[in-house]
Amino acid sequence: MRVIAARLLEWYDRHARVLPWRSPPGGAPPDPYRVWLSEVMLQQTTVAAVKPYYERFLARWPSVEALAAADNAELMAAWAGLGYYSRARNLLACARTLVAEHGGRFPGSAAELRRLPGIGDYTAGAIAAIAFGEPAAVVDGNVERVVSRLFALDNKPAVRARAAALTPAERPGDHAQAMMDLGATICTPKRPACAICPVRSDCRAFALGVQEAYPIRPAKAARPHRRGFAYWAEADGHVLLVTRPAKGLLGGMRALPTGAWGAAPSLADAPLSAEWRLLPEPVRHVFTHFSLDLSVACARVRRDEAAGEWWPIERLGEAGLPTLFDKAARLALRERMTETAIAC
DNA sequence: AACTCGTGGGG
DNA sequence: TCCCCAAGAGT
Repeated sequence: MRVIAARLLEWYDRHARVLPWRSPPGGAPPDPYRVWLSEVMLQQTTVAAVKPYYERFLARWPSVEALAAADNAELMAAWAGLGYYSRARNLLACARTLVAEHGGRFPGSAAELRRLPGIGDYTAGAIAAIAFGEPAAVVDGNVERVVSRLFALDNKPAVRARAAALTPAERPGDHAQAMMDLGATICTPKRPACAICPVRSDCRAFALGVQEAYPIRPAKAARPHRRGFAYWAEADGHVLLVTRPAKGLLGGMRALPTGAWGAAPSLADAPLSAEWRLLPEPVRHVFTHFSLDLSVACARVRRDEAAGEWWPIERLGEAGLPTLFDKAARLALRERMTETAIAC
């Protein structure tokens, strides 16, 4: 076990990825705020997608105090496009808790971090290890894959126990990041690069020639298909936007008004009565657990009669629409020029 | 414990 | 085109 951790650290010293939120291998621990911000953004999200968001957030809100004082709508708009929007709400709740109850400081142990909003087992361990040097268990998807292959393990509790036993007292943060870098660049889900792996000689799955059989994945659930309407109500250079309820899909985000989505949606739930014209092609969008054909109904209306926010169309980019509604808005703007909409 | 919750890139 | 999946958390 010690040998594996040592080989891994030696490899990390030479091959660590350079990332904006990271200290170099063996360097001083990074600012806990930066570690936390990056870890939350990286939950189920690729490094490439996170980078520009991380840079923008750090420039706009450089400290916990600054973030705690952020305007809710501005923060949600800044998160738009990154997905899993409850993370943004929890980020703000966590910052405010830290300022109100912890003097604006991050607690230094995984156990305490774990109690904060949006910080689960993984993120608590990652912050504790990387920013505070605690030899905490850090088990993300990469670590699960690496450890399950190293020891040919077929269940999560066993993987977690082995990962904990593998964690060294020295440089636990670099160890965690080394495991993740190995998983991201060499011990990949498909066609792992075992030929250049620093711990190939310690790997049971490699010895058995069954690397790609690990980790064992549960069967994929079928993805249902739904249909629905979104409404582009335009008046005097403005479009009607709503803020979606805090909980649920795209919660707390600005959006075009919609009805209920399902097998047989109807235009009966429009935000106001108007001569709606349906755009010829729907927006196709795929969420994790369902796919959606969103038809866009357009109308020119009077500006007085609807509940919502009349947003200037030329500044729509600042509204912070999530990707689905950004697609719908772009389609509406394109099609209204060509007059191909169908009266309904 | 099983579901819910986004998005974009790669094979 | 379709499927996979990426530094998970909350309920």
